[in-house]
Amino acid sequence: MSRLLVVDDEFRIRQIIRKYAEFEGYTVEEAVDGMQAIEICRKEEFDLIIMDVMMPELDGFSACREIRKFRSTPIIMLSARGEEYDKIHGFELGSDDYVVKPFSPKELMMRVSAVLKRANGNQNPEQKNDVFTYEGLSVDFSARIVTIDGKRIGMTPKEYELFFYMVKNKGLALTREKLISEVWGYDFFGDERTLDTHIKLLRKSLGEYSKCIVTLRGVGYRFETV
Amino acid sequence: MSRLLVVDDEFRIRQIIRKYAEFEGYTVEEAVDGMQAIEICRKEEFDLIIMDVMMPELDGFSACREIRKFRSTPIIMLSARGEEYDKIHGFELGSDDYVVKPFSPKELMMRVSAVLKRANGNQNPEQKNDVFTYEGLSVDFSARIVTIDGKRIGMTPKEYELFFYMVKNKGLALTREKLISEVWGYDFFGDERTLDTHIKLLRKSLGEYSKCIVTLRGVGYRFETV
DNA sequence: GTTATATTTGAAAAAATTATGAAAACTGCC
DNA sequence: GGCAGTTTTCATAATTTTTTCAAATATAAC
Repeated sequence: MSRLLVVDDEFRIRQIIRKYAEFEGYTVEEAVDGMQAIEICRKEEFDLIIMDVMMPELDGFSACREIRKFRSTPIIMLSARGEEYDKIHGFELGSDDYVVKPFSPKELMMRVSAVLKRANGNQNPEQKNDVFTYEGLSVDFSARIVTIDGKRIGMTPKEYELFFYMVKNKGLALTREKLISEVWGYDFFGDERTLDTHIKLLRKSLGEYSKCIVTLRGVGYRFETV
Repeated sequence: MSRLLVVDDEFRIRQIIRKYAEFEGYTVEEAVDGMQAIEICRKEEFDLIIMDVMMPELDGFSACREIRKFRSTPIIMLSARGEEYDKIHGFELGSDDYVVKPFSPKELMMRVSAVLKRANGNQNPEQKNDVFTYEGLSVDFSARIVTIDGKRIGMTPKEYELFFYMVKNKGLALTREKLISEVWGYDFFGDERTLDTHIKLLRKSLGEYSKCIVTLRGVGYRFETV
């Protein structure tokens, strides 16, 4: 089930959210301010973050902005009624929804499930913001994260570059020359078989989804989603 | 700029939304109930629909569900405070957001712009691959994929090249010399029968569509789509 | 029908391409 | 300088494709 991070300085609020969220089957972690939230996010990945706007140490907006630099986790902001200015900024920096305090826990849970549904690509399996999803595979271009069935796949820099380029050009026949010049640079003068080796590594990393990388004999490769 | 459809039975509400929306530069059309909304949507396409939940004739949910059958226009639902049940269903059937009445027009506009942004971002700038189609046969040049009745045909590199060249020059009589020099290169010095063999393989791959490859005795071949 | 010429076809050899494993070279970092 | 992780090289294996070639078949002209 999905993992949530609840960020709020008030114990009461965290407690309530945790209670409802766990009832819904989510796993919950907590942070008391933006600073702590960032730290936790660096170490772990969540499916969704619920974050208060007003917090000591580091407010929700700044934290949101910071986290977005390396994660694309959906964020629901909590703001006190009347903070119209806040709302605007919440949207501007890409939080996925916001809920006005005092909120009904039930409503919040609805939002959570809606945002998660959206994020998990229950819609058409095309790319969303900057994330590509296909079945259990998801590629977050901005965060440089590839996950398979929710589990993060560690990839080396070259693997990322090669894979990202292929995914961005999914469905197209990419020649070896094109791939090499795009990923290694037009002045690459190395061995002929280097690309093959990286395709091999990439396929290994992709596990079952290596099926998406098709060899086009005599031409190159193609990433496809059947 | 974007076109909005505002669906609400109260004139006051439509008036307010129209005023703010037009101020933001949107074009606005109105409908007074779900039935009318569906009719209008059948005829025209909008970028976003703002729809009240409680309406005479046909409520917002039913309308939403109906419209979604033939349109994927984003929908923002308006619901009266406390209609918790409504909210749930609004999300379930795929409205993109909802706003609680009484709402602040400014907030509504924020939502509108957020949803529109999301919707536009989601469009994957699908490259229009150049594809040739004839009855059940289709040739996707950029993806290097040939399908017959939806099923993919595996072809070897030479088959592809030969076939692609013939399809691109469909309807033309192609001499053996021309075909060989185009596909093999002008410096091909191989056997006379090599081309024949590849035509044979190609015809085999094409199944019923091998009828499209006509032998021009004494000359060469022609791909034709009668 | 016969004949001369051209095309089709099947099978097997030859050639080409890609996959892979292992080792070497390189990188950034203590 | 030594490590751990990456990237590249390279030889070998595995696989696929291309070509050859001879026999079979078809076609058109006579």
